[in-house]
Amino acid sequence: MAKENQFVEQIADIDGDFPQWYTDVVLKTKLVDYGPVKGTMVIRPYGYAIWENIQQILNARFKENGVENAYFPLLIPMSYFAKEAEHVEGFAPEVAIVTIGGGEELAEPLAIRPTSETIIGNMMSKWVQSYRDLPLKVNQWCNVMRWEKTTRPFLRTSEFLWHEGHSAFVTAEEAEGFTLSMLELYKNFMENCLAIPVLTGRKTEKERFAGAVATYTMEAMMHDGKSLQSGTSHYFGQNFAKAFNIEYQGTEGNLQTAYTMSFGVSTRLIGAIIMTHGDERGLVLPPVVAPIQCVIVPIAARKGGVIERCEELKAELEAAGIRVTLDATDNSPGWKFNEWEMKGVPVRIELGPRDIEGGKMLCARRDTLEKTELPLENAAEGIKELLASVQKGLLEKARKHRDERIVYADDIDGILAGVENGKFVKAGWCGERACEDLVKEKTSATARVYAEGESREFCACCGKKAAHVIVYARAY
RNA sequence: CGAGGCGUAGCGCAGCUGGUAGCGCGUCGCGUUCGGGACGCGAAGGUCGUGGGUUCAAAUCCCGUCGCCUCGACCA
Repeated sequence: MAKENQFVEQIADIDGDFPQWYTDVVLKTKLVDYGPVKGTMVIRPYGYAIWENIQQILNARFKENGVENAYFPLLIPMSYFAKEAEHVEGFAPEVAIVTIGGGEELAEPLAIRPTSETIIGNMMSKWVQSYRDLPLKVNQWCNVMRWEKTTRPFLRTSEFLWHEGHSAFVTAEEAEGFTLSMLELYKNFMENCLAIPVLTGRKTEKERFAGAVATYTMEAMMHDGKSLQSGTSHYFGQNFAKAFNIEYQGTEGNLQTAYTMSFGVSTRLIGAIIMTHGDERGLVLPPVVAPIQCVIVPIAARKGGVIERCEELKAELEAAGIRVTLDATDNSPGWKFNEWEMKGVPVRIELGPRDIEGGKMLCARRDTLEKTELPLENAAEGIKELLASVQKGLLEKARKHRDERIVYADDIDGILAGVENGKFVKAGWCGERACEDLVKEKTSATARVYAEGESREFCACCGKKAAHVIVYARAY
């Protein structure tokens, strides 16, 4: 027990001090380190490997939807931002600007992209000349910079990695339809790959992307009950197309304006994984994106044949496509158990003389910490099943956690009580901005998303007839 | 950007009524161990965040500055 306490000291208590737990975990598991400039982070190999897995899956799915990858410049002329009034207003406070190049002051300052609607809009205006050029669907994986006041690794940093998909269409229906299907793609990815259940839907006008007609969001509930906006898909109507002259000749030779949209998810998803599945022992990574899916810990490694058998097993699992590591270091088994649990590896195999003799391996799953004996024969099959079971278990657990914390309220006090207890609160809303502002002022909860298909009688704020139901929550 | 806290060895900390830096963990070497953070012996590692001031003397006192954490105002 004394040893158990020694372990617990390494990371803060997840329920006692969640922010500190988060910081401890990301640093101690070597996902990330702080960069020298405020708000910057170094994504270390263990963290970057998660990102690569996310990229790989999403990239394939985007391509299935006709999206092609491209790359646009980091620097954007400041004048581009001015072309879309709401956009410039929304982003101006957090844009970093380059004013000197080659030792000389630039004639026109250059923005370091906070997002690329403007430069891509500009390029699309060149590329879209005929209705035959549509739809145009491009995506880029890149970094963006937003000069944030308060930062936290993965959740909010000055520079972060993301993908941004940008598309242009002939009709509003196609553009809005694609906006929604990309949202659906995201939702499917979140639930089936990251095991994170999300609420999807439209954002209020106050919360929507600067320059969009409609912003659709995925909101995920974190361990502490706060919401994390995990990805967005924006429908722009003709706002950007008009600002950037994305015009083309239609079937009858007439000049038409395109309809555009964009969608993105960022390295924030890594934060979402950490804060959704993590527990008092540290990370819990969903098998689909875990850099290491299975770790083999040899027991009594110096006894004859143990290491050799572990290596054999490793090769067998690798051949079956499992990402596996053999921990042959000199640390004690107990030390390794704790270490790999903190790092969130979904399945651990303990293999010692006893197991080898009995033709078995002791397998521990990270989500429940349950240990089961599996036959060494056809080991890969057993491990694959176990990984699938962990993946499924994580989604169920996260969904249960969330569903138990969605409540309804009929007044501001009810919303306040809910969010103070880490709940998502569904409440009626009249549709007036003043009420939305007041809820935020009184409860520090924001309107995360419209709860589609639900109805409440009265606005929780003013008591007038409710036009919508809103999911309120405190957010990261 | 407002309020609070913290910067001393890789990490966690002590030292803070001024006198030239210490503990635990980790690291390195050798040996014994191995089924939930093992142990012995030996060793390395610090211009005390940084700039200035006070003083014979500053980790310690004073001022500035940078960074980190928490809570608020703004946002993927």
